[in-house]
Amino acid sequence: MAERKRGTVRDLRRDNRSMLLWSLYFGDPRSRQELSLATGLSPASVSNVMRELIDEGIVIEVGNVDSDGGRPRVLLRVNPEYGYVVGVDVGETRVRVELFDLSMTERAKADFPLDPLRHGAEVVASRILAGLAAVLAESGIEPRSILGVGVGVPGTVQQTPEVVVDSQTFGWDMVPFERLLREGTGLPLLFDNGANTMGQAELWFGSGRDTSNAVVALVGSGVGASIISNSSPIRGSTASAGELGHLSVVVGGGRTCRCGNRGCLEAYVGAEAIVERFLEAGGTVPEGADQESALALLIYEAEIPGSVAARILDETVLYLGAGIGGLINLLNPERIILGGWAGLLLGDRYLPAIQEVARQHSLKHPFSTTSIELCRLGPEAVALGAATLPLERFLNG
Amino acid sequence: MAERKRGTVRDLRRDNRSMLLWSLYFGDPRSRQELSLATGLSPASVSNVMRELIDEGIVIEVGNVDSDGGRPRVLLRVNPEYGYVVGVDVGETRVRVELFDLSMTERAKADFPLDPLRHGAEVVASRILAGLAAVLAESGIEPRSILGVGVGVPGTVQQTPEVVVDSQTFGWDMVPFERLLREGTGLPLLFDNGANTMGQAELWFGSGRDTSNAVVALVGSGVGASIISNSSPIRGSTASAGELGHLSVVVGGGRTCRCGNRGCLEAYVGAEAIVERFLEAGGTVPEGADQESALALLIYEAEIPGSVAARILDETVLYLGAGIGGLINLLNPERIILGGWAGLLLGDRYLPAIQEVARQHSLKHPFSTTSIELCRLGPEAVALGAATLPLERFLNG
DNA sequence: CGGCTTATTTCAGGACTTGATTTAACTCGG
DNA sequence: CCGAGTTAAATCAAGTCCTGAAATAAGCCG
Repeated sequence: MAERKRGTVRDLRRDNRSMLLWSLYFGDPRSRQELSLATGLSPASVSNVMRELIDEGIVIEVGNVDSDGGRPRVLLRVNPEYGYVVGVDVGETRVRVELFDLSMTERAKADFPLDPLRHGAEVVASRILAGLAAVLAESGIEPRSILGVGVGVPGTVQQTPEVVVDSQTFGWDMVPFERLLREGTGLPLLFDNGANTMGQAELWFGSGRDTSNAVVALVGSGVGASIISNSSPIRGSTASAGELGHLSVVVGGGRTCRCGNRGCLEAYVGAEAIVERFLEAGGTVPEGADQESALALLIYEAEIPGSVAARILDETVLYLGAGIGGLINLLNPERIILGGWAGLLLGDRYLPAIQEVARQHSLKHPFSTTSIELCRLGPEAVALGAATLPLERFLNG
Repeated sequence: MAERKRGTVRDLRRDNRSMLLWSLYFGDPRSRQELSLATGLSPASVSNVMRELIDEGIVIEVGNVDSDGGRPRVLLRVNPEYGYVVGVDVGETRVRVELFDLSMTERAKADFPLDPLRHGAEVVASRILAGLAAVLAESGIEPRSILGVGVGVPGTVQQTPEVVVDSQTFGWDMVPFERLLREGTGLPLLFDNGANTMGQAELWFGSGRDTSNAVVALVGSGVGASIISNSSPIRGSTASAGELGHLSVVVGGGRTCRCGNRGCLEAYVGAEAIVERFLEAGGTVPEGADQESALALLIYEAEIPGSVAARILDETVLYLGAGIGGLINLLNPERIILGGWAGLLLGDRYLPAIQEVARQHSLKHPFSTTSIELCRLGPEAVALGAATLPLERFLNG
């Protein structure tokens, strides 16, 4: 019902230029002719736009493929050295800053620990700025060639004129995070929820390539999701869509979730809940073990049929599969991508079982056209995905 | 990741023209100047496009509002008589065909019963064609001014080059429904699932006006939904998104649903299931009563505190509210619109209770920004919504 | 080396949008 | 009843952009 905003003949050029850039960025080096075919633009226009892009240094010619009799095609590609993008992963225990060139090859990385008790926005902001300085120094890249900085935060991001962040994990409420960072840098800043940036990374460079309808389900300590429909993420009216963890899977009862409700998916499938259920059922984990090693151990123990661990994990698989089945029914995605550290741990061992449960909990037709896969990009993907924010901005012109 | 398809300077005009048409169609009559303001296009362009539209008879001038000293503005509006659209509602027991002018005022209507045992696609197609002839005759409108025919079918619609329909209720499997109708008419044909057309009607003309993120939940004998994100419906990869009814709300148990699984939302909330549960719990309904009157009676009986009916309906409200809560968490819509004949029956009496349960089953923030309302348009909306399909095509040019 | 083939570039033409400038259509005060 | 004042719409002269056709470039092959 809303209408795309266009208007002048100049916007047209910007759009065509952007279309060509996208096409060139994703996909092998191509000749002008092939680009013309791929985008539907006339060869003349492709030629014009490409001259522009080459003059600006954004696109470069890389070799030419000789045909059998005829002028050889000149292959073009986006110049990976034209500019650089920075991705920031704000985690619970550390801030990670990574610098990539345009081909998303990592050029520098910096980690700064966060005191778990001091999550003040100023502290986090100063860590990010320090990280930024560190990667710039390490890579020797001048700030002027940085196209932008993307920041993935553990909370919801309100894209108001000046970005405001709410974070339950950090106890942030309407924090003007953009302003805080703005004081320390003049670079373009972009923000999104960490789960979303991870989803975007997976969508662009991982298991979600060439997919336009997908759900990336992230199972860590809690459970989140990033829903992509028509190649763009669904954010909802206040940017908090994707709260898969608090879907009710046991209505009118069930375990109490940390959100206060009962019967949430997260109360069964989140790593925290899994370990808790294991302990309640009489299992034990080594003293002082963190969640990650506890879960790994649990999965190891579950190899023994009939063990407590096996029972707990079977149940976990049941709930997770049911949740995925629900997503399939509701959204009919082409692909479900399971990620997050706990998701990968579980998926490595139980993916077939999860698929089977999902099948049982979804309709035949949508299930048969959905593939359920694991993330390909590990947890570092948050920073990579954050870096796609400025990349996207760049590709759109 | 995909890029809008644009290209030539002519597409630009088409887009601007379309933008102006949309703006003019939704909203009061406006002057060129106001349109320029509203769309961001220059007054000159608005003038040009409007001349075109007026010449073609699509837009007409309606009065002019005099200002205090100065040339009066000429108010423009879309000419409701420029063309007509037809909406077809293919229900389980009848085919309804309605003809509207561009202001969506009904001009003619025809109902043809369907033998519940004979749902062959040829039969349905012939009924539609008969209905088409009937509304044309009744209204006296010549076929050439019909902009198109939208058909809402009870099943999933594959928008392949030639539309193919699967319908569980009719036992259709890959029926080339478009081809069947095409044999009887030369008019443009457009198809969609009936729940979607209803959702679209509600979104354009009902409770969803000026909303771009909404879910229309339809409770009838079964339960479906139409999800709107960013002003456009989510269809999923094979156009079967929105199957809310088969979301698991009782994992690892629960009632058996007609889909074969257990614990589906529909097994608790669909009218069929409600009545069934009532009977199982010892309630009785008059012999030979249809679902609709049975449910109405049940709701009436539930006024007696502690009655079986009250208990069943409380439970129904619980599951429905939980399902809605899940939608809120997952999609963070601005509005949830409850419809369908059973949904309206329930909602009339229980909306506050449903809202309360939804609140309990969703996170605080997304819930607080969502309103849960009833459909405004009754069940006839299916045909109205179907008619919006050609209307949309028309507005897009 | 010259004919042949295919990729790019150049060019003239046509379509658009736009800011500035006119023209149109009223109001109001004297 | 006229003319100044005011606001809306139309017209105009640039300036952009895309496109098909024609020209040019850059190789192959015999």
